[in-house]
Amino acid sequence: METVERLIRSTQELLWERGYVGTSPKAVQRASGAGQGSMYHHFSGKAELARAAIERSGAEMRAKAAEELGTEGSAVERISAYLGRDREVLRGCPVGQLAADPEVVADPELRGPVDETLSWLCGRLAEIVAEGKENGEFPASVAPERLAATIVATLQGGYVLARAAGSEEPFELAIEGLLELIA
Amino acid sequence: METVERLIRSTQELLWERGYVGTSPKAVQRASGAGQGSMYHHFSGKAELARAAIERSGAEMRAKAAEELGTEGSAVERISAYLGRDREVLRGCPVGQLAADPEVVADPELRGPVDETLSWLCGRLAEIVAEGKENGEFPASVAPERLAATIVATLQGGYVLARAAGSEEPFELAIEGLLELIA
DNA sequence: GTCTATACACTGATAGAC
DNA sequence: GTCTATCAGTGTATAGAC
Repeated sequence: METVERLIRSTQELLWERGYVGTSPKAVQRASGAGQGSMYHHFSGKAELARAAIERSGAEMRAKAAEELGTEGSAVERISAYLGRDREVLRGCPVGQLAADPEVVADPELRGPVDETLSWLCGRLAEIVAEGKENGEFPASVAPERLAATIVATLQGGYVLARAAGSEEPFELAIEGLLELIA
Repeated sequence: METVERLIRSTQELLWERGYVGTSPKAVQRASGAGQGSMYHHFSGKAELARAAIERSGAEMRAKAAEELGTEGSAVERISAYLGRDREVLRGCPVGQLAADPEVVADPELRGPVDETLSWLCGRLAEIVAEGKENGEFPASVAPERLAATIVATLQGGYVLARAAGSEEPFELAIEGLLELIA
């Protein structure tokens, strides 16, 4: 694999595992096998490298969700399938978790791809809820953007509860509770 | 105010603002006005100080929620009041946000008070949902611990979406969406 | 493109004087 | 209890050779 690619992938892993503040250029170099000079040749510094990594993680997350939400089936079925798919719950969401990091939130270049990813997800879910309304799966009173936000928030918050508890259980409970409300 | 108290309160603020990894003993000293020697006289180090601060923040959060959830009114009214109260959304949850920090999650002494606080909240909400079931506010099919987990997750995830978006709007949407499902 | 050398502030403490 | 001195290690680069 090329150096740039190895740098980006190593940074993705480290951001997921340690957050932005907790990820040092030195750690990226060690993980990727690239030297100091090499890293600074390809990227201006930590922030630019992190931006590339976050954009990549966001793109991967969107691609996966797009696939799961684009299948045949009713709106409720597709939402259930998306919510129920296997996740590394205790590691947290590779993208959403970065929203807890003050340096990410403070830098538009870093917050941007996080925002885009979660906003895209809310928008896509809102489309599906709207389709469900047309098919009579949801009452006319349901507001698609609201329900979509609730779905994404429950997922993101489920990760928080699970990591706090050191157990996947509260994540599962939260998802099941949401599905009971929807179905 | 006594030195210990100033140290704890400054650490609470810094943990909220910067997270555990991003909070240095030196920053705590600056913020509290305590010197190096003073800080290390009262606390063995960063971890012990952080534990005291997290316990304090957790206690404050529980006290506030207990008050709001202990008022007169139906279950749905109390849950709505709790969800709708004013929050500093863009700062995130002072306790829940720490679950994104790998060093907090890895250290039982630090994760403990985070877990206790969120678990207590889930438990208290489950009691209220159970009361609501008895009064016919919720169908018998509702599982209290599941709905409680969904409520807390929506809140915690709402913070995540808001910080990612740099706007309180998705937080509001997620809460409103949840209330529509419940009511 | 990649390497090594250098730099300077900050991190998280410990030691001993007062 | 609080102060100052000291310290080895890390963070985040820049400079210049190869």
